[in-house]
Amino acid sequence: MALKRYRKSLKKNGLKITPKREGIIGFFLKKGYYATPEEVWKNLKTSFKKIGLPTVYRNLKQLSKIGILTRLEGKEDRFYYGLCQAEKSEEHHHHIVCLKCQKVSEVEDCRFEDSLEKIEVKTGFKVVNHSLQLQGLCQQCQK
Amino acid sequence: MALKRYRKSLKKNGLKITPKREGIIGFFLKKGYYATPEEVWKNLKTSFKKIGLPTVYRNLKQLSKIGILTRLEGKEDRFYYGLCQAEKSEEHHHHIVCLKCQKVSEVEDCRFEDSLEKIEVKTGFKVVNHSLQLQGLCQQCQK
DNA sequence: CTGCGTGCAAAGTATTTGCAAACCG
DNA sequence: CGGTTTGCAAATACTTTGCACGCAG
Repeated sequence: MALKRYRKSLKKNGLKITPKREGIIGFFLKKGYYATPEEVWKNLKTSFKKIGLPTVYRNLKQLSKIGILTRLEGKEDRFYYGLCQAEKSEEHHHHIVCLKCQKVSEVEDCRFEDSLEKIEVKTGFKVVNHSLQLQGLCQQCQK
Repeated sequence: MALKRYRKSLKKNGLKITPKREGIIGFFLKKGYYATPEEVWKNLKTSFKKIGLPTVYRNLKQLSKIGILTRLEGKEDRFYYGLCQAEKSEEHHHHIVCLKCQKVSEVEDCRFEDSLEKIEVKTGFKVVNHSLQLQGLCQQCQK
């Protein structure tokens, strides 16, 4: 069960394992797409009688900080969250979001390091970090 | 004068050339860094007696749509805007932002196309567009 | 039991909208 | 002139905070 990995990650980062947190992770595991805080909240309200939107916000932020989730910029001017697969959550990786169905996939091996060097030479900047955001159409939606 | 190019771009996109718009573009030309809507507004208030924050928001959005500006995600959870150099504003390019002084530079030739293909094969997605956001230290701030 | 986590209410902040007046072309 | 653009006020998100209670470890 995938939840197990995330529990470990929580523990390692000094966060407690609570039903709400597991609910949030479970939601993303089930959904496989990215979602707004509100969407997460609405969904969790079906399984928890009492759950506040602030709790969702707080947890999304915390889970992002420790690499379980990632924050993406969506089509609307809002932030969306998506799950990082546990195996990779500590490695450098990027995400691609489907423009039609909002499905998120991970991209390993960004293989961009050589280009970075060129950029440094050209711009004179020292690149500290980079984030790549991809949009496209998933296999399903290409049909 | 660089403003001239932007005027052309405005016209081409059916937007009128107004003092406020020129003021906004001029601000970015002078500043060379990215800025929040509020910062733009505060600055313009020194040259225009009357200018509303909504006007700034409206124009930032419009100017971004036609490629004169670009919207970046900054350190705080807010959006920042920066100028796209006119020559490139219709070409594909990326930006690198200095973590210390917020200076923005452009990165041409993202030379990423070959990697994109690999990503398509691996994920099954058809990549429609991608945006790369770089953060680093500019020459000045490396010292 | 000890401190982190949560619910609730309330506050903040960023951003947008509606509409009349002003302005560009 | 005719349709944009703007100012102002007000509304609307979205997100965070404070605090008392509750639960995980």
